[in-house]
Formats: sequence, structure tokens, C-alpha cells
Amino acid sequence: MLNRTKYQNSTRDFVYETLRDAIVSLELPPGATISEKEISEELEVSRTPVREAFLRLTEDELLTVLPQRGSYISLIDLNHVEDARFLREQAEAGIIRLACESFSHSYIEKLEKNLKYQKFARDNDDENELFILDKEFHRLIAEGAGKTRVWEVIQKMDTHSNRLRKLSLAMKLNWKKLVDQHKEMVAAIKAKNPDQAEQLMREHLALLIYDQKALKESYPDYFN
Amino acid sequence: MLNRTKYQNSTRDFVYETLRDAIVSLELPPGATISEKEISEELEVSRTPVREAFLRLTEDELLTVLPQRGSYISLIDLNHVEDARFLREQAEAGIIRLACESFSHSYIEKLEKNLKYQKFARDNDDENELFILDKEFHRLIAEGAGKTRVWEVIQKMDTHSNRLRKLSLAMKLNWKKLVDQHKEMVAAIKAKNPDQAEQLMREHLALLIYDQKALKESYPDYFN
DNA sequence: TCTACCACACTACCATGCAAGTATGCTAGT
DNA sequence: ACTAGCATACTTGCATGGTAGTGTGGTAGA
Repeated sequence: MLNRTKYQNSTRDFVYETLRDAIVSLELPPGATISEKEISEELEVSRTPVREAFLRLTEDELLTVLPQRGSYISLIDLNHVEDARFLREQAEAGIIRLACESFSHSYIEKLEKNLKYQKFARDNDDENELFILDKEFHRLIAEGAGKTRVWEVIQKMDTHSNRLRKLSLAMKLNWKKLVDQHKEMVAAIKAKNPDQAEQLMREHLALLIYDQKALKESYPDYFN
Repeated sequence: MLNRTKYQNSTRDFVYETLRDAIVSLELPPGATISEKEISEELEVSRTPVREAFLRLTEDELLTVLPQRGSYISLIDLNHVEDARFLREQAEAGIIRLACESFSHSYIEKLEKNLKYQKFARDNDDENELFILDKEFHRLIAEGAGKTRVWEVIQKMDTHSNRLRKLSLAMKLNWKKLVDQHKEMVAAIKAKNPDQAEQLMREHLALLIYDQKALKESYPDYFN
């Protein structure tokens, strides 16, 4: 677990972020039981901020609390994953249409710079870096279209998918296609062609429908 | 304020729902200051569940907490309102397309029954009932399309708009058009015409861009 | 009269104790 | 040996006291 001093923020945020990262990274796997007391001792804080972090995690549907019985890391619900993906597809389809209308030159440049790094990371099989660049790519489009807040809301819903993504080792196979799609999207935005841009975005996000069946068979305890 | 005994749930939920209703109904107006102690005394509970309710309200962006200084009801941010409307438009556009593919006969019947009541309420100038029926209409489409959860997420983001709606007395003028649009949407779903249905939904939700400028001038203290 | 400073009254944050419900394992009775 | 029941050790929910930071009003000094 991380050290508290890294955070200038409240103890509550420290506990929340620590647990959230541990859950999304599967360090705390779905189904694992944790208690307020246990965490408060591990992180050397009192039960109050832990309890408040638990509440937020419950709202994020990352933690399930059974009163007077115990708490456990929520199992991955593939229906929730698909709902989040669906909402993300609708939102980003609308956002990229806006981008075709309103994108400034400086954001085009930012996207192209990001693309260069994506290609470099792809050629070096640097999956972690590609994951970060992919996230940044989508964030840039939203920011350039003036919809940063919408993107953040979507991100928050997407934590379940992030756990699934972590589980998926087969992702690597998609990276080439993914970078190519990004490239085409930038071209569509530059050409101010909203129909094509939307189409590309929808196809792109459909890729996120991983081989869920196989994952569920490999890790049956992680799903419900 | 409501009586606690109405709730079988936790004290925390009682406080949260009580405050949430008070905020959305503008009983607690934007900018009003409240404190944990004050609310705990009014509702006759301890500070802990109040504090936990405050946390949830902060996540909903209905409450702003300044550590060691105080808390106040968040001002209405028109940018947030538009972001929520935008996301809702994208989501419901996608949902109604799904509805055109997958709607069962029983849901068509539910929509038509709802429509009848809408017409009745409109002819009787019953705005409150129309508000409820409108909400139910959209919920039914989402439910019939298998996207109930997506609809609920959107609803949660929509609290800012709800406050604005409460403020808007001019809404009545739109009711006739609104019911007509609903009627056309049902027809498009029955005809399984997704393009037309989506178009109708987008026009419909664009109506929610109220006369914000006038409202902001009438209630300058409520906005930021 | 004006200003600098300090005491005080507030706030939210965190620590901790108690209450109430639940699961579990041991013991006593058959 | 087996089972019913109780003591006990958990859990989270709620109450409350202390802490540290912030704003304010009054007072003392110029």
C-alpha cells in the first residue's frame, strides 16, 4: 500500500484512492473480503476515513457492503460492463461529431503528437504506455470539443471495464488495429467529416467487447 | 422535514434523501449554508450519518464543502446543465434506436397507455402529473430496450436540470408540443424506423434548453 | 478615530467507544 | 456420535469528544 504522505489531501481521499487503485489493478480481487478495521490498521488511520472511503467505493459499485456481516470487492458484472460501454459509445460518438465542427488547430497538433507516440509504443510492444496514450487520445478529443466533464463522468462509470481490461491478456492483438483507427479518426476530424468520424468511433469502441466468455471461464470466481 | 419512521433503511439514507429532496425542490436554495451540526439537530440524529449524507451530496455536486469553513448548497452551473443534457441526448438517441429493434408488444402497450394519460393531464393543465408521466415515458423506453441501468445513471446526473426545471414557470408553454413529440416517437418505434425515432428524440431533448438567460437574470443568486 | 491584534465561536476532520446484528465453534445434553 | 443452543468474536451502524483551521467582533493602543 502507498504512503500517506504522498497526499496533501484528506485522509479520506488517501484511503479512497489507495483502495480504488488496488481494486482496479486486481491487487484486491473480486470477491475478496475486507473490513473497516482491517484497512484502518493497514493504512494506520482511524475507522472514520476508511468508512467514508467505503461509502464512495460502494457508490462506484466497486465494493458491496452487507450491514453487520461484512464487505467484499464487487464481482464483475458483464451486464454493467456492457452498459458502460454502450453509454461510452453514445457519448463519444456525439463528442467526435462536435470535434469535427469546433476543433482548433492546436488540438489537432496535440492529437498528431499523441499519435506519433502511439506508433512508437506500438512498435516497441509497450502495452502500458499504449494504454495511457489511448486514454489520453480520447480525453484530448473530448477536451478539444469542450466536453471534458462529460468524458470524466464516462470514465467514472468505466471502472468495471478497466478491471476486465486488466484481466484480458489478449488485448495485445488489437493494438495495431487500434492505432490505425485512431489515425483514421484524426484524418476525419481534420477533414471535418462528422459522419465518417462517428462511424469510426463506434467501430473503435465496439472493439472493447472482449472475449468475455473466455475470460469468464478462466476466472469464474471473479464474475457473478 | 420528513419523519424518520417512514424509512426502514439506514439513518444515512434517511438524511440523504431528505436533504436531496429539499435541495432539488429548492426548499434549500442554491447558496444556502448548512452545517453538519445544524442538520443533525433538526433531524434528531447524530453527526455521523449527516456527514455521510453530505459526502454523497457532494459527489452529486449538490453540495459544496469547504474544509474547516462550512458547506453550502451548490449554485446552479449552466455548463453542467448543458453537459448533462448533452449526455442524455446521446444516450437516449442510442436507446430509442435499440427500442426500434427490440421492443416487445407489451412495452408498446405500456407506452400507449402512458400517452393516453399524458393527453388527459395536458387537457387538464395538470403540470405535476405531466412531469411524472414524462419521466415515466422515457424510463419505459429505456426499460423496454434493456437499458434501465443506463437511464438511471443519466437520471442521477440530471439533478441540476431538475432544479432549473423547478425554477422555470414557462414550461407550460411546451407541454403541447412535448406530448405530440411523444406520440410521434411511439409511432416511429412501432414502425421500427430508428432514423426517424432518433431524430425525434434529439429534437425533443433539445427543448430542455430553456430560456436560461431569463432565469439567470431573475434569480442571479442561484447561479455561478 | 483608526488600526492591529487577540480571544472566541464557529466549521469540518478524525479518533474512538458503544450498540446491534451475524457467523462460528465449543459445549452440554441426548 | 450427533445435535441444539449458547458464548464469543467478529461485522457495520451510530454517537460523541477532541483537534486544527478559519472568520469575526471587540478591545487596546496609537
